This record gives sequence, C-alpha cells and structure tokens, in this order.
Amino acid sequence: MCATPLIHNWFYNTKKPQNIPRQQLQTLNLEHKLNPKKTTSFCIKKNPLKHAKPLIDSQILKLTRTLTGYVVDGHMGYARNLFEKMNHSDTYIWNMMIRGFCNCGLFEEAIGFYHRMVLEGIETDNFTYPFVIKACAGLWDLIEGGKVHAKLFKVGLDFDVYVCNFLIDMYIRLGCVDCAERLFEEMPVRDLVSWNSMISGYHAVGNGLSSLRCFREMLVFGMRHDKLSMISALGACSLERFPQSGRAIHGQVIKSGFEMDIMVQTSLIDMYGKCGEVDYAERLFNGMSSRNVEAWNAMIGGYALNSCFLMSFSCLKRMQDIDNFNPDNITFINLLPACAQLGDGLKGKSIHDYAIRKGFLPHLVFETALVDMYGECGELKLAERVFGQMSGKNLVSWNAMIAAYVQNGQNKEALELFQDLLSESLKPDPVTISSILPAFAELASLSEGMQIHAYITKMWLGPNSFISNAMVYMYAKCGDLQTARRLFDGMSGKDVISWNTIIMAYAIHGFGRISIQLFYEMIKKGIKPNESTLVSLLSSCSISGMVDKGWHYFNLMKRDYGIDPGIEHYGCMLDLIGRTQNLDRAKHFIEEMPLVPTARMWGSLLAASRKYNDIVLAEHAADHILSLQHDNTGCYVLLSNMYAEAGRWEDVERIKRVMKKKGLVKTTRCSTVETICKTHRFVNGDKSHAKTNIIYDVLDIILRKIGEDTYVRSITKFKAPNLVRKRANSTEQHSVRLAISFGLISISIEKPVLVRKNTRICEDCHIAAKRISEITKREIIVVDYKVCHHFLNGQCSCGDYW
DNA sequence: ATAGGGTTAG
Repeated sequence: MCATPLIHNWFYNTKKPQNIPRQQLQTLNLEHKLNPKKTTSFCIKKNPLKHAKPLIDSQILKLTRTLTGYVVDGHMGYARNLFEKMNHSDTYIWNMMIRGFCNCGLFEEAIGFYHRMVLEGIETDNFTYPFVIKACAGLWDLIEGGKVHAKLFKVGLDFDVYVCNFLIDMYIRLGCVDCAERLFEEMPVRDLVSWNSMISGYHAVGNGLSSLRCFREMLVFGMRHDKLSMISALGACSLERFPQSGRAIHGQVIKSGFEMDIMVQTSLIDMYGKCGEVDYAERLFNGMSSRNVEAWNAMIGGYALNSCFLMSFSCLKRMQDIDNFNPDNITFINLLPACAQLGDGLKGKSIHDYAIRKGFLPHLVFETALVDMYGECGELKLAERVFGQMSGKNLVSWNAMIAAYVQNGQNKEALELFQDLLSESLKPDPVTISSILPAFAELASLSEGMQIHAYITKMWLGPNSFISNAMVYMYAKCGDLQTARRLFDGMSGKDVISWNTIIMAYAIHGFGRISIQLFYEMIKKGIKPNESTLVSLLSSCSISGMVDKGWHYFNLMKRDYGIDPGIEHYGCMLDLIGRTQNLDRAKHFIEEMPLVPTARMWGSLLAASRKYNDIVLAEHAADHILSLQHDNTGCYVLLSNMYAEAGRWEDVERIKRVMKKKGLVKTTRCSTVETICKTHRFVNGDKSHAKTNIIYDVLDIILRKIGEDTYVRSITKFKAPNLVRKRANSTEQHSVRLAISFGLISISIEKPVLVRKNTRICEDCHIAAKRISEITKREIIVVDYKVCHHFLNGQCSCGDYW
C-alpha cells in the first residue's frame, strides 16, 4: 500500500499514462536510475510521517478551503494571517502559501516559506518543488535553484516529471541551457511538456537548430507533436530563416487539424514574415476568421521586416478601424524599425509620445527599440536621452546605444560607452563587438586595436564573419595592412563583405593595383560584386590616381555587374575628377548628376577647391554643405584656413564668430605614435612628453637636414611676409612631426614608424614627411582620417593628392 | 484540495 503511490510519484506521475517502452530507457542507458532499492529506502523513510499526521477535521478543512480561496484570489495578506492562526503541520497549506507568493511574484517570500517549512520539519512533496523552483527562476537565483535540485535527490523526487519540467524551465530561464539539456537527457520518463519545454527553450535562447532537432527527435521517442510543439518549432524556423521547414510544419498543421487555431495561425504568419515570404503571411492573415492583437502584431511585424513599411502602418490603422483593437507595446516595437528604415524620426517620436501617454514606458524592449530607431534616424540626442533614462538596461540596450553612436560618427562616445559596458557586469557579445570595431578602426592606435583583438580572441566567440570583416578593416585603418591581409587570407568563409573590405583596405593605403587584382580574384571565385564592391573599387582608383580605370569601371558597372551608380559611386567619381585639377568639370559633374548631392559630396568638392586654392568654388561648396549640415565644424575650419592663407582676416574672424555662436569647437589636432606597448599622443607644439628635449633635438636636426626653409617659401607665395614666419614656426611643431621624431628614436630600425592623426595631414607636413623618409631611410606611415600615407624614399603612396 | 509548454528588441 505504501509503495504504490510513491512509485507513482517517482516514475509514472504524468497526466496521461506513459507508454515509453523499457527498451528505450535502455538505449538511453538509464536503467540504473530505476534501481528498486532506492524506491524501497525512500518508502521506509517517508511512510511513518504520513501516519503521524493528525486527522483532518471539518474545522480545519473549512479553514483550508478559505486559505485556498485567498491564495487563488491573490490576497496573500489575508492568507498569511490565516496561515499563522492555523496548525502548520499540513504540507498542503504550506504548498498553498508558496504557490500564492509565487503567483504574485513574491519569490523571496516563497523561498522564505520553503526554508521555514524545511526548518520546521514539514514534509515537502511533489507539489512543493514546482513552486519553489519557479521562485528560484523568478529570482534569477541559480545557486538556490541548484540547492533545491540537489535536495530532490535526497527526497527522491529527482525523476518526478512535473518537478523536472519546472527545473528545465528554470535552467533555461537562467541561461543554463546545458543544465537543462543534461537534465532532460537523464530523465527516465519525459512527457509532452518536457519535449515542448526543450523545443521552446532552445528557441528562447536563439538556438533554432537544436529546437528543430528536438522537434524531430520526439517522434523517434514515440511522442506526437501537439499544437504547442508546432508553435515552438515554427518559432525556430523563424529564427533560422528556414522557410522550407516552416512550410513542412504548415503541412503538418493542416493534417492535424490545427489550421483554425488562432495561436498556430499567428505563429505561421510570424514564420512566413520572418522567412521573407510576406505574401504567404498576408494570405493566411486575410483568411483568418477572427484575429486577436497578437495576430495583427505578427502581420505588422511581417510587413515591417520585409520593407513594406507603409503597409505596416496601414495595417495598424486597419487593426484599429476593423477590429477596434488598441495597439499594445509589441505593436509599436514592431513598428519602430519601420520608422527607422523610413528615416521618419517624426513618426518614431510620435510613437514615443503616445507610449508615454498610454503608460507603456518604462519597458526595456520598447526603450531599446526607441534607442535603435532614434540612432538610425540620426536623432542621437534623443537616443541618448532614452538610454540615459532607462532604469534597467540589458546588453541589447547597450548594443543599440553603441551602434547609434557609431552610425552617427560619434566614435569617441561609442568607445567611452564600450568602456562603461566593460566595467559593468555585462559581457559584450558578437553584436557588441561588430558594432564597436568600426569605432576602433576610426580612432584606435594599432596597439589598442591589437588589445581589442586579443580580447575578442579570448572571448572564444567562434568564427563570425561580421567580426572578422570588421577586424580586417580595423587593422587596415590602424595602418597595419599586412595583418589585415593575413586575417583576410586566414578567413574560412569569405563573403562579399570580406572582399569589399580587403579591396577597400588596399584602397585607403593607396595600392590601387592590388585592389583591382583582388576585384578580379573575387569574381573568379564566383562572388558577385555588389554596390559596396564598386565603392571600394572606385575609391581605390580615385585614391591611387587611376583616373582612366576609374571612369572605365564607372561606365561599365551597370552593363557588366548590373549595378546602378548610387550616390556613393558619384562621390568617388567626384573625388577622382577633383584630383585631376579640373575644378570646372568637378563643378559640372556635381550639378548635372542625376541624384541629389549629399553634404559629403559637396565636402569632396570643397577639398578639391582647397587643394587648388579656388576660394570662390570653396565658398560655393561650403554654402551647400552648411545648408544641409549647419553644424559641420570641418567645413568652417577648412574655409577659415583658406581665408587665413589668402590673408582675408575679416572673413576668418567672421567664421570664428559664427562657430562661437553655434557652439562649435575645433577638434584638437593630435597625432599618436606606437612604441612597443605604448601609445604616445602629441598635440601641436606639445611639450608635455617626458622626452620632450630629445624629441625637439631630433626634430631640429631633421629639419635642418631637409632644408625646411626652401619649401616653406615655395608654398607660401600668396601670404603676407609676416605670416610666412608665423606659419613656418607653427608647422615646424605640428603634432605629426613630433610623433615622427619620437617614433624614429623609439621604434626598432626595421619597423615602420606608424603615426595616426585625427585630422588630415597638412601640405607642409606631407612634404616634410617625404623628405624625412628619404634622409632617414625609414618607412613612415601616417594614417589620417581618410587615407594612409606610406612615405618611403621620398615618395608617398597617395601620389600627393589626399 | 495543489503543477508545466505560444508571439516582442540588435
């Protein structure tokens, strides 16, 4: 009599009778777990307690019923009062209390009651642990959860199917998928819920492949799919973008008669939407006899994801008009990316305002989506504000803010935020890394780049093409083309972006021929060039001064590669025309091109005007830039320098006033140089370095050797005589020269002197650097923010145009 | 008299 109920708990405790053949347990090698000895010992220990209980009289029964009522209604205050008045020896009322606390989210109380229960020697049973485990999951307390799990072995509930299913749920919620997996595999008996928990668990942690494997495997174990298995598996198909598997499950849905189930229909719409088959999703959606908010949300999300942004908004309107449904936070979370893609910050802002009015905020996912949207719409201040006000942030929120900074060119802020992230308890993931690497590429010194590389290697992320590509670019931008190439050559899965990156890497270093070579190599490997490939290629032609080749590829890109020239390609061509000194042609090109020129293109014209000292054209270009970007500091500075060189001091003062009024601050020019494990930073005229005296001595010797005076006269022919002296003085102590001087005496002779500059190198310093490379027989690499100058034997790889 | 599995963000 005693053994039966225990074995029932231990082994057969499921809703439906189990029909797992013993043979299958053997194949799982779990035979030993069914050792009957254990059952007996458990019986003997537990049985006397059962008989020791006092009889339940009608009084107690009534109170217990009242207590249950309180718990069900969530009145835990009343329940607790009543509980304290009652006799506490009954497991049932303890279970009731723990359940009640759990359901109200009072997990600490639930755990507290469990501890008290154990302390008072009350017997725990198979109903106690599910709630306790749920409370551990709710508290994110893996340590307590582990203790409870260990306790289960002691009380002989370690194979209880219900309890185990709760454990699986807990381990997955706490991110310990391995524990869930191990537990699942060691369960002698699994029911439908066990399988479904694993399928949905894998889905929840983003492992669609394992989810689908589990979905297939359960059939092998004689377990049939129910609608929840199918819903989770459809989610896995969405995750992995597997339309074929999704369609197969759709067929199964129809065969098993679930196609009218609204939850299944919603999952199908979601799956087709995510797999890029929005037409299927739409057809299913239109065929639904009734729809709930989730279904509308899935459809809205499907439209947004498939670039049908306007459809997603009209779907929102239909949802309100036809079904009279109010959008919920998920509706808007789905719509925000549509605003972002449309670049419609106003629409995004109105959603934000509405969410505040309706009390949707604070909401972690919503706020993260807002940060993302504002970032993509160029509303960086608003993104910052939302992020700053978020009370709880997760890694995704941090990633969104970092990406927002990087997308809007605020690399310094991105790097600072990344540092903050590292000092929090959060660990960066592949998304963080691929977002932050471009900021390293723009700002980091090579040794800093190497540090982040080492850090990423230590993270053991496995092969990730996003990260590898970003790393190749980073090395190239930090001046180390060899390492960039080595990483590229070592990549196993080179995609089109990898090729674009390496072509661009050689482009910015001025090795146009190699870029073109790589372009043909890529085509030979069967990789189809895209828009960005042509941008890399045309940039390379422009930077290396291969004018004819540039026109050749520009004219043939449509015919040979099926790519329409976009704004970026026109930009490359404008650069290319600019360097031929034909400013009229450049002006005509920008005026006659079929696309609306961007501020960057006018910037390219401005740079050309500066190079060839055409102040009228420069003013024309600057007008256009400032009408598009009224806060473009670089534009003001460049114009002001041109006025200064022409001796137009009133105009210089005028610009200074405008900049002050707008609160624009000129970037402090600085150069950094790498020694073995240190980055040395210099500003113009810097005297703060520990070796300042030696640096200036070296600089003196070098300048005397290269005959500085000769060329200063040659390039300052338009200037007033008193200015010649002033300017000559100031360029002599430009940060680049200080960095080069220090590099020459601190870097071993066989290595190049690698200098990174945060602005473009000036004409004087460029000439000086060429001469220095000649007289010292050293290779000097100066990376400015656009190209890398390789100075060797008196020549520069940029061909003197930058 | 007490228990579990679905849709949302990069």
